[in-house]
Amino acid sequence: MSDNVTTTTGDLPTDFIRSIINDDQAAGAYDGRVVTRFPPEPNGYLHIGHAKSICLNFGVGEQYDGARCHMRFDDTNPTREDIEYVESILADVQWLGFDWGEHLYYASDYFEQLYRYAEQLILDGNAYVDGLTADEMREYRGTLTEPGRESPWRNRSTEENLDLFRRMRAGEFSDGDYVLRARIDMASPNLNMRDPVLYRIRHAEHHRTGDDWCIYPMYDYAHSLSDSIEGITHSLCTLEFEDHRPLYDWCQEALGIYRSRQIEFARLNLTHTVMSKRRLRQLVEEGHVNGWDDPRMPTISALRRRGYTPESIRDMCERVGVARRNTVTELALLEHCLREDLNRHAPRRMAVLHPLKVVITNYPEGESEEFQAINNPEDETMGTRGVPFSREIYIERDDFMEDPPRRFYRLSPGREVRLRYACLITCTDVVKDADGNVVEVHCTYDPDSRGGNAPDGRRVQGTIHWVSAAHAVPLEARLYDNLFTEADPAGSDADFLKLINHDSLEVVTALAEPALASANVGDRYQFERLGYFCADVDTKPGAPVFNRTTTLRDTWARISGRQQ
RNA sequence: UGGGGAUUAGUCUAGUGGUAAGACGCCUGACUCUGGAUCAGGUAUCACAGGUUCGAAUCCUGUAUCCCCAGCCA
Repeated sequence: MSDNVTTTTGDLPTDFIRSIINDDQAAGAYDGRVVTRFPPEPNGYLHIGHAKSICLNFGVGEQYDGARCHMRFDDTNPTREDIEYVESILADVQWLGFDWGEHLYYASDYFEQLYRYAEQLILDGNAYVDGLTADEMREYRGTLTEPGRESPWRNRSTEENLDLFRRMRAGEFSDGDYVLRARIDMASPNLNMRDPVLYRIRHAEHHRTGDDWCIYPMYDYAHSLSDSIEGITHSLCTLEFEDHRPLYDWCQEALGIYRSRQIEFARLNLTHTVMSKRRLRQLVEEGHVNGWDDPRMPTISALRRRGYTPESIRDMCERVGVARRNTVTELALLEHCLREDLNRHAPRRMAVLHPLKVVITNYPEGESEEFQAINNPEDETMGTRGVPFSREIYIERDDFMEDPPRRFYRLSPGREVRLRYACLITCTDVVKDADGNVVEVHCTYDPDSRGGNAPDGRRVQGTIHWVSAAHAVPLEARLYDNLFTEADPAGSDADFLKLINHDSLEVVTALAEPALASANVGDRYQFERLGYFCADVDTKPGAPVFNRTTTLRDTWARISGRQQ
């Protein structure tokens, strides 16, 4: 079997990139090594789009025998980068469950070597120092349809170039006075090859190298050489860098150094959110959300805070696959992965978001008892817990209708339903306020149905959740919905800010069973029949705050919506 | 009007000449002390037009549409 390569591949996904790697392995390319890298610039927070790249790069790094993935910061622009971002990025990658081992690198660690390579390019006649201003350079560059013109400084002597470049490094010039450019082809139809800038002067303090440097390498140059220095075999990046590949190759070729291969894939886009750094920053800075980790944001830190599990995010990335066409994945897929994970692992609790008082008129006043509730029907090892019950309880407002439509089988006058894990109750009376709003419901319970079933075997259609009024603990519940009303806000003709969903957050005081009072930050539960909730960092002792991570699938909502 | 990519169901993704696969979504139904979960079934002729072939999503030709590129950002 020719496709029997030496990998640890089980039923892992195959995609065009892994196919290429498999072929390389079969052909013995790169001495059988597989080395990838995840190379973020530390100038912002990681988002779900980055997760795809992380899963791909680290996934490949784990998949093949002896393979690895380097964590490398592309920190070549000191004016926008910060150590704060380095730390958050590292934490997010770790939280997602990936490990770079010893292989944590920074492009800034290579500055000296990158500089020496630049001198070599000058010596070989492959680079020159240009004195054109930024505006002039733009003019000389030409357009998409017209070739560029060569800079008057393009043919300086090697000695002069070397002298100028050394003086650039020495700090003799101001920002913008000079740049180092590759000498390639001003007539190239690929604009990236029209003598691209390799180094620019920036008198700025770098978060790692301080003021050691006042010249900084550009992305194309630094990235290509960093990959080469680290012996990266497959350099995986997104589609927009496709036009840069000739330059990526040129840098390594011109210097005669180790050759890495760049392969591009389509980035992840998700419906009902935006992914560009610019838009995310705008949402934060203009106060449309409460910071980078606002649970409505698509950042990793926000998803974590909202209650998403790393497993669900990785699962989604795997299911989406890797290909070369621009796509927008439905948020529903991520939600599905989340529900699948949490359904198996999250303990169940009862809480009422919008309480309606129910008095069980035939239950003795001042008394209470405890019913046993199953913590997770999907996993009996999670055991049971006691839930207190008494004469007055709260149920969800939506679970009562005085004049119910067809197919509504919850509580209404004369109707019997089951209180989950407790007993059967029948509605006998409705109490209204002066405006005709239902403020209280009276019921009787069947004492023989304790535990949830009637001995005569009669069935009820509905089972609803509840909490005992006397034992209920209040908690703040933050109910989130999509941040945007449209599937593709960035792709819309309208300004994306106009598509913000103004009902994306509803805060309510819920009433919950006592077991929820002691929740710790980060604890995840399923609130029965409502959704999955996660204790927020704002939780204080005795004052729990829960984020609704996602709702449960709601068949009734669909039916009732259709009936209207 | 330059160059580089892409085009398979509502959404992702597989298929690389032998008669369209999987997942999500949606629709039906079963079951159910979460209208949850679970289970069963349904849901496309492969952008279009020609051509080659016994046979094409797969090969050829042409057309259309969409995305990216003119930072001393990455």
